[in-house]
Amino acid sequence: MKVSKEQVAKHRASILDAAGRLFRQRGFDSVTVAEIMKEAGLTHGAFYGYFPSKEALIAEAAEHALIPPATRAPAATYADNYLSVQHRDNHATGCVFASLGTEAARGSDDLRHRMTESVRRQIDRFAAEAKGRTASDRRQAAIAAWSSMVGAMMLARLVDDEALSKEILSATRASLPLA
Amino acid sequence: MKVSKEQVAKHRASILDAAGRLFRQRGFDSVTVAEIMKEAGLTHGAFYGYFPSKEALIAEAAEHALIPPATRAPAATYADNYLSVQHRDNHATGCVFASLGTEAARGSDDLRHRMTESVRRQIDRFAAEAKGRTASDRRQAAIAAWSSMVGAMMLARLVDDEALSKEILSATRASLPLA
DNA sequence: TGTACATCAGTGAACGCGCGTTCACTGATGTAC
DNA sequence: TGTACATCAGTGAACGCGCGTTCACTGATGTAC
Repeated sequence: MKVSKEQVAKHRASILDAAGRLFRQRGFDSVTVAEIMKEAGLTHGAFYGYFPSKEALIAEAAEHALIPPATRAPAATYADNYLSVQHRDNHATGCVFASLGTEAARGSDDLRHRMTESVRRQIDRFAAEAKGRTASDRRQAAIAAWSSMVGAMMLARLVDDEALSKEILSATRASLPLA
Repeated sequence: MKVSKEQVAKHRASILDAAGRLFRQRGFDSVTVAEIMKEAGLTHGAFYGYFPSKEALIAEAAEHALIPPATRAPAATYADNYLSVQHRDNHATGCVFASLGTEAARGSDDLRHRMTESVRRQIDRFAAEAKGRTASDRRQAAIAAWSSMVGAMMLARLVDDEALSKEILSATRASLPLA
């Protein structure tokens, strides 16, 4: 049954949303195409009308999930939110690097390229508000800040001890070289 | 064909070594039991004489790969080696957190528990040589240091731009709160 | 020390299942007149 | 504006494949005498 052009656009967005959520919750490999389509309210057969392969969806869904929120909060506020228990417990809508980073490093060139651009944007953004006398010092601080945030969130989620997990988040927050 | 007790011990070690290498190179999901056994010089049928399931192997292989090297280098030297291009390019024998961290966070309780203990050991080790006046300051610095190292290695491997990758490693190294 | 036999590690074919992907078909959309 | 028809998004059965796992069998090990 054919469907209107607006519906097609909505369906595409639903697929990307569902994929973004499911991938971040359970990883690229253990989420199936059928599951994503069901979550998007369609059947699996329709998938190949939207994307040429699961691999292509992975790259697009990651990009979709990477798009920075419109709210341009100060870096310090961003860091508070990032290193929060809420973010830690909310994989589905959280940072793609913290939920899929090690898998993405083995992903397609396309996926890696899109994530690289996001790393660049994040570094540039932090550099504007990082500690340091010279621009190069601030850039260095921005890179260090982003590395620790991503690493800390990954470790906080991995660890099976709530106290240690919280300690990782707060110690990292306190050490961040952000103004 | 039966095999001597020493051979059994050697085979078990070979399986764990092969699994540790392959998992770090390609991830838990995309490495098959048959592939690991072949790499260990056996056929896949023998696997279940050694481990009850692939999941159990994952936990044991990770633990095996986590065992700290006998050389107790100073933290600063450890950091130099960790944040090197050699480590970045050598997934097979490198840090388990940097290669499998995000997948491990979704792994079995057993796996997560063993990795948690490793995080604790790493923090304790760094705390002895971290910057800070009080013990609590040093512990905070140790946590921040370990988070940035893991995060930086993950990002350095993910990024598809050699210059940016090296910059992530060196900027993180320079910012480490280690004495 | 030598021999007979029970044990059991390893082999490789086979099983069952779930996955990504394909395809013939359906029926609503939207265009041509 | 109304009608006939071509288009094409979506359905669901089916395909082929590779995976984790099982199992009957093999033959070297190592023990009992």
